Amino acid sequence: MSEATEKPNYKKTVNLPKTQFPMKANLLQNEAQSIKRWDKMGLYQKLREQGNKKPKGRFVFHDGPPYANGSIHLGHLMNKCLKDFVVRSRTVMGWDVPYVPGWDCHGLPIEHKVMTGLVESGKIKKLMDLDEDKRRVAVRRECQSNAEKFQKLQAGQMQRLLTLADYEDPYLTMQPRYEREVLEVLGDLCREGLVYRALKPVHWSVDNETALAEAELEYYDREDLSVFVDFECADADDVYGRFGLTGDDRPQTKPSLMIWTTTPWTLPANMAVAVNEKYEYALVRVDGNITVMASGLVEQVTKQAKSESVEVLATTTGGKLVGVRYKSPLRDDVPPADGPVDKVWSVVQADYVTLEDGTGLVHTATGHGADDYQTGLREGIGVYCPVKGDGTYDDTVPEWLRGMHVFKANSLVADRLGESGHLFHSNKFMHSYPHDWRSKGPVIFRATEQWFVGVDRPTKREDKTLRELAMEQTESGVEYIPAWGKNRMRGMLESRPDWCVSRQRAWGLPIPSFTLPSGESFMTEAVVRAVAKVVGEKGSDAWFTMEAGDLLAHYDASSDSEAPESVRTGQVKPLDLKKGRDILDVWFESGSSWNAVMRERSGGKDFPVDLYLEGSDQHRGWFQASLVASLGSMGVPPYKALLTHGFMVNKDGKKLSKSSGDTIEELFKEFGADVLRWWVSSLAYENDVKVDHEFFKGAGESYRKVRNTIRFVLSNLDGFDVQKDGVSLDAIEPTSLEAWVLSELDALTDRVTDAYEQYQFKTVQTAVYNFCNDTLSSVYLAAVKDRLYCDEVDSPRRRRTQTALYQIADQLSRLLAPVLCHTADEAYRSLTGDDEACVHLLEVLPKSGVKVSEAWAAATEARDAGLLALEASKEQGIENPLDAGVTLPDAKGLLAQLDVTDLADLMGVSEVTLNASIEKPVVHDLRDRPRCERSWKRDGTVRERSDGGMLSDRDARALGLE
RNA sequence: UCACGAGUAGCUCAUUUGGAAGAGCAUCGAGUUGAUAACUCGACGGUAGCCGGUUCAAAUCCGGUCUCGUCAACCA
Repeated sequence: MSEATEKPNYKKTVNLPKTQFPMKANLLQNEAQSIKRWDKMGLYQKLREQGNKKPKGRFVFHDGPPYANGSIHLGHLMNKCLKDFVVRSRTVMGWDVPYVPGWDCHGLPIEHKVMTGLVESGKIKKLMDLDEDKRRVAVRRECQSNAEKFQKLQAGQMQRLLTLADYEDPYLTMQPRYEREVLEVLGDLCREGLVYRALKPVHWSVDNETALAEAELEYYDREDLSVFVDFECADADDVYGRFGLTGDDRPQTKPSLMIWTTTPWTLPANMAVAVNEKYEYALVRVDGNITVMASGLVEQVTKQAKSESVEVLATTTGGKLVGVRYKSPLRDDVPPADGPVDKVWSVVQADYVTLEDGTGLVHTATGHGADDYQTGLREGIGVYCPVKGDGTYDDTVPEWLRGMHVFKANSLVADRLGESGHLFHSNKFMHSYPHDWRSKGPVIFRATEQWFVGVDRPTKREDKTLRELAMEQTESGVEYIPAWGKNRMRGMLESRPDWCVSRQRAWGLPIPSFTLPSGESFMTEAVVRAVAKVVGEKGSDAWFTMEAGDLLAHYDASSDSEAPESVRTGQVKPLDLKKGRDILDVWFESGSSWNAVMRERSGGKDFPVDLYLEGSDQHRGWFQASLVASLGSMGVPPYKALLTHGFMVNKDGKKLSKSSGDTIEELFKEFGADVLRWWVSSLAYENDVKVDHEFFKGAGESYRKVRNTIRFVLSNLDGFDVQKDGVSLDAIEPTSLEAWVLSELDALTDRVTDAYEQYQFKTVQTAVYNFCNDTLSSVYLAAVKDRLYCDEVDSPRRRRTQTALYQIADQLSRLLAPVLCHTADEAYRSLTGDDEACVHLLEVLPKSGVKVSEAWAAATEARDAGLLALEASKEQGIENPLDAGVTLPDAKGLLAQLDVTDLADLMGVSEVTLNASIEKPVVHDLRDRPRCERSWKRDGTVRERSDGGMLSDRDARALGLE
């Protein structure tokens, strides 16, 4: 008889883990199945039906609309995942969280792309034959289908990201009902007296022929020509007098005022020269010419121009120079501005004149600069802008400049000044300069008639300006997460200018203003509301297809006290009016979403919104646009809290370039949505976030760790029926291993739900990962393996363990559901064995409340010490922990309250004994003892049994052997 | 230049009000082969950007400085 054949094969008698839950996630395929399953069951709608039963009520969260153009990118990935974590975590914690996704559909990026396409395909020629309105409608059609196409593409990608939202009924800023509500907000602002039309210099794109908002500018380096120019004084004696020169002291040469500018093309539009009254100015003879500049800059300027002889003849203060009259070096006729002729071409005072650059005398073109405009306004100098929308001069400039593009004019102007002897010095230099975010071309400052929302005009309602209201609410009305957002917002509100809300394009919501036969524009609250009604019914195309009279069908001029007299009295009829040509700034549209989406859809109850969540750039964009619009309209902010996240940068901390890196589609394919979501949950999103392919791999690794841990838990619940086989949680003794692990689970529940509530998803991720990796995989699961495998299937100890495992798997699925929404659902269905089950309809379980003995704190410490001792004993040849026994110190008698088998299993050794009078664990070599052929333990009870095998008492009992 | 933020182990980040510098990953070494494209144990690794101050005690508070990022402004 050979031993090998006689010995029973105990492996078959061991309860080895078994599960359908695979190690390989195969997310690419399985996530697609999950999406189908959730769609089929109508998950979003089901949750809304549960809504009124939710214990914590409604949490109103509002999606900021991404632009409906192109594929989603990494920035969207982070933004949309964070938003989904909010929606799903609030849901799983007992709130009802309706969530309407939105898209920003109007605007230049789409129109620009469409126009480019029309030019390339040659279709543009046909359009040019149409009249203005028809052409615009045709372009708008193209834009609309373009926006629809990308909205659908992005919606699909967002769903592929497993985000939960009302994709059946999203909001699009081009929907008629949305447009109507935007106009209602505009009407509110008119009511408050905040909307006005004015000639004002604005950032102007010459490529796209439109005004641009701050948010539509990008800064690039640009080489420009800077020139020092002498403006000849009109009355030499007057100037010399101001410098205190008398009689013979006065030079024969006529004096000039030296100005410096980096935009020579604005010189034909010069209206004044500004000085600062507090500085000292010098009359200087430079290489034979007499000129004036700030004393403090004489050396710098003449050095730069390599002047050979420099002599200061006299000095005076800036204040004394105010009123000096001069001649334009470029033109003889006074520019035809909208102000008095006698104000043009004299020296004025301005605080913003500094001695950092230039000459201390500032060329002022009221139609081409914000400061210049303000100065002109104060001094009563007219605004003059001889530049047309396409960037060329009109006919009011000297003949040699007419029709020329301003950027070409730069060098020509300099040449001309050189020839006439007015150019003192010129040089090229690099500086960053604003550019059109779409065309990437440089922008200019150009005075145009625009519609504005005034931030420094008092509202009729509370007699406070929007700036005051915004500052107040920023200070105390809105919660900022993280807190520094408040400072950012405050800084931006302090310095923001009036809001230019008009654009001269086709693809947008028309501003419902009208022009009288006299040429005057007007727009009143009643006009806006009348048009809003039409737009709500027919869409904003109606503006282009309908006549003024029809658009104003709901307008009663006689009762509109704000209307011009001629309209109110019926002298001018709606039929006589011409429609305005401007459309609204898209930021005004998205900035009205709180009204067009949240108030409109909820009948008012979802306003103000609990939370807005966007990237930190939106302090200038959507956050601010929404705040200003809502304060004007409602007098309160549209949101109670603002959560901001940083931007994606590459692994060197540099700005992410759009062309490099992985596309979303590649990422889905390689990693799957759950891994991407897991990665997002690991981010310290309040700062800038580094992205690299390696980081996704890392997220994949830790995802697999969590997945495998859950898999192992599930695999030990094979055949376990929690109803039938589970033990009551109340019956779990505080000294049992299960009491310990369930108390750890309770702690995890607290930590995770707290973190979710504070939007600390990283904390959630770390806590769950550590629980799986440490509490479960390394400690608890390692300890209970023996009893799960080797105890009698039905033993109370094994059933108690399985009860804990079930509780763990159940709760982990729920805690993870907001982040790993596919995997958590997969695990939950595997756990319950019910393929129709869905974890997303459930909430986090209440804590088990199991009481745990204090001895467990001592036990985990003892375990650490024991493992170190075991490591040391490897040198003595005890390499397998089951070959060892350990005597643990137990001075306080705490460990004595516990089961020594539990302690042994915690360290994976065969036996633990306790000793109150030792300090450090002692390892015993048990290799002489017989080894149980089933459990491989050397626990001292192993002997030959009736089947001929060497078994411990426990294993013999499990097999029904003596 | 302005505002806001960030500099802690090779990498990603914790260290909540000042109280013995901690994880994970990576690297290296070992165990296990009944979670096996899995699991366990251990080791290595830091002058907390730099300088100064307050304090019994500073990653933490204060002042200065350097670097990086975002936003804005570089205008005349």
